[in-house]
Order: sequence, then C-alpha cells, then structure tokens
Amino acid sequence: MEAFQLLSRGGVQFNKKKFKNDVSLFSQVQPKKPRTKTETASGHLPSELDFFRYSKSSTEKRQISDPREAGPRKRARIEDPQNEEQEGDEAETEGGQEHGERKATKQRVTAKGQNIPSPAESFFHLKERYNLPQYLMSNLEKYGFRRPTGIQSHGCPILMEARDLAAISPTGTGKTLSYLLPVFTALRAPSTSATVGAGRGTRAVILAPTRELAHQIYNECLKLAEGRKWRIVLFSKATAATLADKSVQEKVDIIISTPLRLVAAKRSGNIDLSNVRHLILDEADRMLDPEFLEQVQEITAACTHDDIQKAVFSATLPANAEKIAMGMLRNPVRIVVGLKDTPLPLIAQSLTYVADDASKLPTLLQYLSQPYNPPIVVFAATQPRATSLAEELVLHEVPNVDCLHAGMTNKEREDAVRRMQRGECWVLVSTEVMARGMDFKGVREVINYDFPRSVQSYVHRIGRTGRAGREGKAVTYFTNEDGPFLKAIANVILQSGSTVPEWMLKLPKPSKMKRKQMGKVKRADAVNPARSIGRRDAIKKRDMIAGSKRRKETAAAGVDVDSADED
DNA sequence: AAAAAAC
Repeated sequence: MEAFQLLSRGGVQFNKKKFKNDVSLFSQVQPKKPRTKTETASGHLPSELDFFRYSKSSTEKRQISDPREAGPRKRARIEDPQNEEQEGDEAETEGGQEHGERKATKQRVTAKGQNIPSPAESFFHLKERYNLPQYLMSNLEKYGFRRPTGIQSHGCPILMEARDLAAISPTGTGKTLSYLLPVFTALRAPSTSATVGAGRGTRAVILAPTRELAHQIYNECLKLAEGRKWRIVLFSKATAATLADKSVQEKVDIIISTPLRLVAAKRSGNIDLSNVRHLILDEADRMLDPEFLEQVQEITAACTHDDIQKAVFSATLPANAEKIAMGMLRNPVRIVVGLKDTPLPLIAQSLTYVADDASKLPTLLQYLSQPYNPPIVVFAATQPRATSLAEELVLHEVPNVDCLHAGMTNKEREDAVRRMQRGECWVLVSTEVMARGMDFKGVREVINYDFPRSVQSYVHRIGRTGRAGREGKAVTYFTNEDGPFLKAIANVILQSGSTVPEWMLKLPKPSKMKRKQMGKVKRADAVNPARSIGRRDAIKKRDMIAGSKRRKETAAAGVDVDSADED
C-alpha cells in the first residue's frame, strides 16, 4: 500500500501537453452543449444484446437542450399543472417571485405542513426577521455567501421558528448552511458565555453517515463560528475521551459525529445529551437505512429534552425513509426544492455502453489519454475494485491518481481528501463512501465506472459535480449485466431535463426475480482480468511498480511488456 | 436488492 501511495502521489510526472487546453483547474468551463447519448466503446453493438432490440427507433426525447435554457423551460414546466407533484394542503411558492426578480436557476419549491413560515429573500431579511447576530452576517459575507439558495431561503425561516423540518433539495444547493444558520442563531451564545439562555453543554447534534462528511460540516461550522468562542466538536475517539471530563463537556456547544461513534460514547456513559435542543440528520435517507437506524434511534432516545427540534435533510428521500423520518418529527414542515430524487439540469449526463466488465478499463484509459477536465471522481462498486482500478490507472501512467474508501486508514483517507481539496488529485477513485455530501468544488466530472445500485446512489454520486451553480458532466458505464437497472436511471436522466434514447425507456420493467438474479452477479475484485488480485502483497506490488517502469522504458522500443505482469 | 459505512 505504501509503495502504491508513493507512486500515485509523486511517482507520475505531470504531462503538460495532455492538458494544454485546460491549464487552470478552477477556471470557468466553456459552456458546452450537454449531450446525453449512448456511446459505444467499440463503435458497434453486438447483435446478441437483447435490450438493444428496442433501439430501432432511437430518437431522442428532448426536453432541455441547453442548461442556459433551463430557466425559461423550467418556468414553462412550473406552470403546467400536470407536472405538479400532487400534495394535500400545501403552500406553493417560488423563491423570488413576489419581488419581481427571478434568477434563471431558481427552482420550484413545494412546502407542506401547517402555518408554514414564508421564505426569506436575502440574508438581510433573515437578520431582520429572526435577529441574526452580526457576527454571522459578517461571516456570511466574508465567505462569499451573497444570496440564500432556495433551500436556505425556505428552510431557514422554518427552523428559525423552531419548527421540525424534512427538507429535500438537490445536491450542491447549500443544505448545510440552511441548518447551521438557524442552529447558531438559536444557540445565541457559547456555553462559556455568561448569558446563556438555554443552559449549558451540548445543545446541538449533527449526524452524518461518513467521517469525511462530518469533517466537512465541521469546517462549515468553523467558518460561521468565527469571532465567537463556540466550542464545536468533531467527534472522534480522541475528542470522546476528553469529553469524559464533565467540566469539559459543559463547555461544548455543538457536536458533529457519525452515529456509531456517538452511540459508543453514550454507552460508555461519557456523553450527556439531555440538553440537546437541535438534532439534525444530514443525508437523512442514508441515516435511516436499517444499519444506521438503530443507532440513530438510540441517539434520539438519549436526547431527552422536551424542547428538541429535529430536522432531516437530503437530496433523495424514498417513501419508506420519509415515513420513518416523519414519524420522528413533531408537526413537521416538508419542503421539496426542485424535483425529488432528481439531479440538477446543470449536470450533463450520458450513458456509455461497454460490453462487459473487462472492457471498462480500456474505455476509461482511452478517455483519460485525451484532454479532460480534472478533477474527476470515479466510482467503483467495492473497495477492492476501487483499489484495483486506482492501481491500474497508476500503472498506466495516468497522472495524480488517488484512491479513497473506508477500508483505508483514517490518515490515508484524510490525506486523499486533502490532496483533492488542494487540486493535487486529478482522478479520485472511490466507493459509495464519497457518494454523498462531499463538496469538492472543482469536480468537473463524475464517472460511474460501476453502475450504481439505486437511483439514490446515482443521484448522489453524480451530484459530486455541478455544485453551487457550476456545470458538471457525468458519464455512466453500463454493461450487458446492468440492463435490468438501466431503465430506472434513464428515467432519472429524463426527469432532470437531459435526453435519453427512447429505447431505454421502453425497456421492460425487470421482474423482482430477475433483479435479484442480476444483483447476485459477482463482480471481480480485479478490474483488469489480466491481473490476479488474490496474491497481492507488498512484494507483488513492488514488482508491479518495477514493471510499470520497465514498461515505460520498453514502450518506446515498441515492446509489449503487458504479458510480463501476468502471473 | 445489495455493498458500503459506522467502531
């Protein structure tokens, strides 16, 4: 592992020529026409592919052909009552409408519940209505938050009026800030201050499904907290230990944690949650998955204060998760920004046909040998596949490749995130662990190397790009085996305003049996069938690295050394 | 429907 990491970090030379059209990592992308289409790796389709029978009339359904048209077209859709999500007694508003000024990117907002607080047009309005402290206003300005996003203008008032909230808003639309602002406003002053209204100690808990996401939320907290002596704790083994001291715990204001970590502290009696007034579940549907649910419920039960406000946030919320969430909330407001379970139209999505698993690597290598827009996030289905793919890319001289999955050590994970944030990583190969919430601002493109297992997974994965109003590109590889899952994803792409070949939508709905069967197809750990991963160890890796050097030298002489790497 | 993630 060590050797591989060294190699992936520093062992590959920067190839300027390859990127001469893209010198600056963070410069504005030329708005390209988003195309959603089916590309074939080999240029022709094998006739035995049964689901391509439907492609005879492969005319494309066209909704929005250009992201710049998204505004007006979206508007047209809003006015079409047939497209409205039907709700019972609901208030419906569109941000900005009542003041005449509307940005093209504004999305439809559906709110449901009793006495729904009206949205705030600007941070200044929030301040006027809810007495937002000046330090928050300065910090907002300092960090470039000029206007609230849809979820912020609608969600903040609801939370600031002490209501429970279920909020659904697309990826990259500022959900974190929409719950942090109300939390800071409600807490008023740090525990250490003389004028604390609501008692001392932990008064807000924010839960997230991965360490990386918890850390990112923590960083956002620190931005808003500047200038005040807030004690914000990113829960870890180390911090949990220091909190065993009651006098330390009394000074804490906000805890951000993954569920199991907090449960462990609770069980050891090291944490007092009895004064928690705000409990936030980020990536709520994930947090309500069976494996997390018990832990979340244990934490909820430990938050015994009567005046507790609960809120759940996500870009996706399947019906069963929503049912559980609503059961946890008191007289909640439910708001949906845009369309539920739908990616942003800003993301140009495409599907690429690759015949089988073995064809994916050559397809990706071919793609990465041409100029592209780094950084790219590549999603693999399992940890071994992510590792294997990253190794293959490194061995094939792709520059600045990194790998990140939960099988790695904390330090390795932190290092990978840091390199990503610094723009040192151009291709990040990862698993589902990176799929949710992570905000790497420069990510231009997502590649689903392995087909996502659910619509939710797809939406969150591709949501790593196209954040905060930027454009993004998402490519999804699909093989013959992915056929049964293709239709659902095609529908999502269509929903989000991109185009999809009509035959995909005509695919038969796969039966449960069929899905079960297909789902059981075992994916090889090694991404390159020519290499066996079974006997991999440090020595083997050293050989591979040596092999890659040899390859480099012999490549010029036209000698094929690939076979030398085989077992 | 299943892997990944959580310690």
